[in-house]
Amino acid sequence: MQLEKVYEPGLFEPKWAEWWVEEGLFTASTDPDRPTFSLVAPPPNVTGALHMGHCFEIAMTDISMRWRRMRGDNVLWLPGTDHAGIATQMLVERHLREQGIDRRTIGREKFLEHVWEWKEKYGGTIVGQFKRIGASCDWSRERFTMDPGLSHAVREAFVRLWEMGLVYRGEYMINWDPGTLTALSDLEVEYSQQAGHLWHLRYPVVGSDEHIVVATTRPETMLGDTAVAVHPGDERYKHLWDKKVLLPIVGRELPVIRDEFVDPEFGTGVVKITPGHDPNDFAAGKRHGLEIITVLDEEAKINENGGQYAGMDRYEARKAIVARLQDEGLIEKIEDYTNNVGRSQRSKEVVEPRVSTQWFVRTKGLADRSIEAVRSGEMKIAPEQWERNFFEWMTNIRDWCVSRQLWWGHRIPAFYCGDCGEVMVLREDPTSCAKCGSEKITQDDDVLDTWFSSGLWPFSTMGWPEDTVDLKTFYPTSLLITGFDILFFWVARMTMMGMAMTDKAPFHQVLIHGLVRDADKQKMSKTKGNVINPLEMTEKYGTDAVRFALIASAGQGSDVVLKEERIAGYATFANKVWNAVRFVFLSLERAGAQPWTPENLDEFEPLPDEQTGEVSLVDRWIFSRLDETAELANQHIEKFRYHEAANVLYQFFWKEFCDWYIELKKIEFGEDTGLTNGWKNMLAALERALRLLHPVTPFITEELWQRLAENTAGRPKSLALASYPQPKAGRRDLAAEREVGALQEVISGIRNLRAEMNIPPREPLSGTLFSPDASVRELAAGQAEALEKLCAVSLQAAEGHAPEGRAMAHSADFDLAVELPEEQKKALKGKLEKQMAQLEKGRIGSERQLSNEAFLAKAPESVVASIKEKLADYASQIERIRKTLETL
RNA sequence: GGGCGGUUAGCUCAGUUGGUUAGAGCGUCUGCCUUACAAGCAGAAUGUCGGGGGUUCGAGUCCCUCACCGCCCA
Repeated sequence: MQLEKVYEPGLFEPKWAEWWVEEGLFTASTDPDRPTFSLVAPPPNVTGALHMGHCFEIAMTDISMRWRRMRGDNVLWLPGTDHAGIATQMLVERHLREQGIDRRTIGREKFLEHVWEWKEKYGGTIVGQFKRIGASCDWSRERFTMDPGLSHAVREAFVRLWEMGLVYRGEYMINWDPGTLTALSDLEVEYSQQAGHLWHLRYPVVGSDEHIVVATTRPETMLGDTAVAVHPGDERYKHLWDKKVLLPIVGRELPVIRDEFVDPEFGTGVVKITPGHDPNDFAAGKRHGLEIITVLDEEAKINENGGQYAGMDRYEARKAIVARLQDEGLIEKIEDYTNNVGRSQRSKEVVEPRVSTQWFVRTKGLADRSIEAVRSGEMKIAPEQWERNFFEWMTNIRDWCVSRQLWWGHRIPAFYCGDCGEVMVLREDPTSCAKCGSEKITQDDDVLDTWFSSGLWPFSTMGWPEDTVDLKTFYPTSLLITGFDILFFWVARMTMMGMAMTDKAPFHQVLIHGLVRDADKQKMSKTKGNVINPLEMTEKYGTDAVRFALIASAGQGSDVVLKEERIAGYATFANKVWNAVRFVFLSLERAGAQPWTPENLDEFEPLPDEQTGEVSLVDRWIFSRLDETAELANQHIEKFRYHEAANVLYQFFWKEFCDWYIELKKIEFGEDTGLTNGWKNMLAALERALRLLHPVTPFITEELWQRLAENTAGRPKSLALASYPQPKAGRRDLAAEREVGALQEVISGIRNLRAEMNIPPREPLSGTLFSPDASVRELAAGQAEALEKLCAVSLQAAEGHAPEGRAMAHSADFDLAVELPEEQKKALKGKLEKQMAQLEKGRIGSERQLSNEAFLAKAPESVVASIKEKLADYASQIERIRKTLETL
């Protein structure tokens, strides 16, 4: 039963991680008799690797799941991965390019074979990592967004949206990524400030010597100008209303249009209109019936409409055009200007507004229903502040561009008739046109946005559209835990899709967490090189330490600032737990007894000593403390205050269980005592403590518990299946807590005297414990051994307060008089004066409150009473200390 | 420009409905190899709770305002 001297998590963590999965401990049942608790895990990118953000989310989720499971719920935690359309396609393309293969030459089918191959080879990485860090997922229900079932769900959902009139196809201005050659949704564009210029260009007015000046940040798009615009109220340009201007280089005549959207304050108050390359201009063009001229191709190079510039990329063309305009004297001036540039989230290329035909999901109605679901409480969002962000976004939502010009993904089930142009959106591939019967049918080349399939995740993973048992049992899910960074990308879309497909919000509760940042509060990223690798940390300090560090540093909804020292700090906690148990086992062996746990774990009450027939004070105390700790831990976990739960458990185990309980119990340890009731109490308390800690530190607790519970009949096979300790009415033993509290104060008092007066720790002291309280006086005799062991003092008890000048240490409940050498009185004086000053501060505060008429009249009686009591304590102690001081 | 959040000990952060002398971890200082743990034990120091105003008997906590920092959206 010997434990290794030092905590080495690497020796047992992989073993349990594997065993938990092999044994299927976390497989949900469809048993309808138990309350269910379900959660779908946000699917990580299938090509991804574990980072601290995953660890953090898993740690939180795992606490809730393990806790629910230990409380007896039928828990489903459904894991999986998503196919990450753009990211994966880019990755595989790059990989193929390295081998000299271009996807366009091998074609769609062959390319997809390569992607699947890649997925099979590397797709399991992150899943294995999830298992390694102990995520208690139901791996039998693992899903992938491209699974046949989920793909079927995607097709069904798209067709249904079409039938509901919520999906449409049309020519609109979208965000085009010239890097990956696909359209993007608004959310996939990241904006940043970038230094640029504002070019003031002169456009000659036709039939006059005048020219007008337009200001633009993108001179190269002038090739596609089809108008210039002024504000209708702008008097400066009234005379130009019916004129035309001549577009330089191109030679096209442009009308001067009047539109409210022009800001007279910006630049010269005249803007060029390029409906093919600017969203505002596109809208203006629609309003005024302007021609749309596209001058850039899909790679953002000038196309044939750009004449001599055709083939140049947009930045080269800009230089060339500016140079030519300059030569012709058509540049009025060039100003420095900071503009907001949108880049593709994936390729980081500057996004090009581009008019093209795409598929869209009509979001307004679904967004309204989603808002209503949150307002009505059908779906709660915590922390609450995120509800406002959710509403804000849902209210201003725009239609969602869902088509992507990629090959990897769910191909849009839309079919076009080559003869009559009919558009068919169908569950099954057609062989002929429904309208004209032609067999010239082609399927849309595009695939759907990955988030489209992720949006169905909460129910597609459970077998929707089939009416499966899982769906009936676990949907809508109980909880979703995810980061604020995908609130809109994912949560909002799942909510809308849930509404559209199932008429229900997919979650009862959504919990939003923050980001993991480095010591300088920077976002961790590979390019910055500031990532802390979770697996490295896990290897070095253990998963439990990594989890604990993440959990304990995260206030609800707030970001985690993670430093390696912090993880190291929690590894010392694990080491503490390890050594505490190791010591218990060593002592148990010396006592000649085997590890033991009660058969009925939850009903166990501390047993009386065989000799005295009484339950010892410290055993009564630790069970009472366990009860309060259980109460707090349960409350905090239930309310998602994981950091508070972690803290409570940390403090309990270290400060109470180790520093006091084990120290006090040491007195009872002996050779060959056998398994006494005192031992049973201690082992039962330890077992309960391990259960309390398990959701936060699953590995070390499982390892220790397995050793502890080895011989117990009828125990669950894993701690993960044992029950979570619950507080029980009437089990708190406040008398024991008061008495041990006094004992702690006496011991601390003596230690403090020693420290302040430089008395060596083991130099024997003797003295008198004065107290008006009989149970406190009792400690002198009843805990004589403890007092000797913990602070080397022997005390006599005496009633009432100490006679003048006798006391050295004071508390509300007692005076302590210790025989001290004369020369140490000066140090004592300093100590007492300091204590006195603190008490005075309290006394003055209380007196001020109690002399306030309004306070007495308005504050609740209980508050007034407690202040009065406090004041009496202060006054009494101050008086006693004053008397002692007088004699010094 | 619109919205949201933050500012508490040297550092990182807790502080649940307003009610003891505002807490923790790390760090710092002092003393200890005491039948597990020196990754330890014992003891100690440290705060104008960002500034100002208000509500209240009572404010770190509620309201207003200013400053600074961060995030999201346009």
